[in-house]
Amino acid sequence: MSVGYLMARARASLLAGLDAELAPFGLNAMQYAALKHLGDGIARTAADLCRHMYYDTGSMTRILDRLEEKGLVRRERCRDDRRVVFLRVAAAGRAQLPRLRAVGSRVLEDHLAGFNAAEVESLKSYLGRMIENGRTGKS
Amino acid sequence: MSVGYLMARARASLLAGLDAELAPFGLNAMQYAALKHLGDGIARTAADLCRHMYYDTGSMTRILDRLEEKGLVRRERCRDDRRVVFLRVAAAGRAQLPRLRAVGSRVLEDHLAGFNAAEVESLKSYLGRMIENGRTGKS
DNA sequence: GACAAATAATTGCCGAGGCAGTAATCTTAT
DNA sequence: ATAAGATTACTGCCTCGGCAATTATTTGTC
Repeated sequence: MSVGYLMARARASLLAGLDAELAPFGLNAMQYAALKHLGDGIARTAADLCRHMYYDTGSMTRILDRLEEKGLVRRERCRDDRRVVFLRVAAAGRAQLPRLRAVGSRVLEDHLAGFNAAEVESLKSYLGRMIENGRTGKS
Repeated sequence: MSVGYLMARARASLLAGLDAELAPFGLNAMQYAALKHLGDGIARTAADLCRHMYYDTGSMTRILDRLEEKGLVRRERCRDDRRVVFLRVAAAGRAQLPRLRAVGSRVLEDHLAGFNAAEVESLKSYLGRMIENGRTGKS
């Protein structure tokens, strides 16, 4: 089977696994990913999140709406630059994050069962090269 | 970066490349994939296509609607089993397929630029193992 | 300082996929 | 022979992501 189909299926399996395991927490995979980035301090604003996750800004607004509704994230307008809205992990979010991280790690590890460290690195390197080829190449 | 993000981005790049190159033909990646399966004789019915492409039956009906509207595919009710509808590549579809195949192959090859045969096989093997892990494992 | 360009967040819109439900038809079990 | 279950194609419904436009604000240029 072709690389394209295999990638689509592997990604779908990963996503389906994540969504299923996160359902009890009322979150989907993308909501978890955004919350995790905030918790790790990788991003502080919606635009940050979009850049790091290669995600649409409109969709990100809606994801943050859900996280805010659930009380996991707070929005806080910046004083110096009134365009930006800082995102803070709320107390409830901080309380949930360890459990969510455990779920996320387990799903990934399940899919990588039987892989040794060198194989995981090879896989990541191949994927990175494909991304780079797509970024610089014609298509 | 994690395997999950890399897979998502690599797949997105592949899909975006395909969609961009297929746009002049008025097709998207999934429509092309379905047409290709029919042209290759891998599938003869909508249910066949769904099984091979791991795709939802409802969405497949709509994809086939588009392909039929464009005159690339014909639907033909089976006489023996009146539930099934055979799908035939119409003359226009047969005429377009070589060009479409060329586009599809080129996009994939662009993304795999710099890969030797062994590396492609490794990548496919890794993805296959992940799919199998997801199928049998908990998540 | 004024004006153009860039940036941040948001909203509406559209296309696409997954899910559940339906109708028609076939298969299997009793 | 008949009832139960499976299968095929299809339809609505819901959610989600990407795109384009909007508003507010800041930065850069002349």
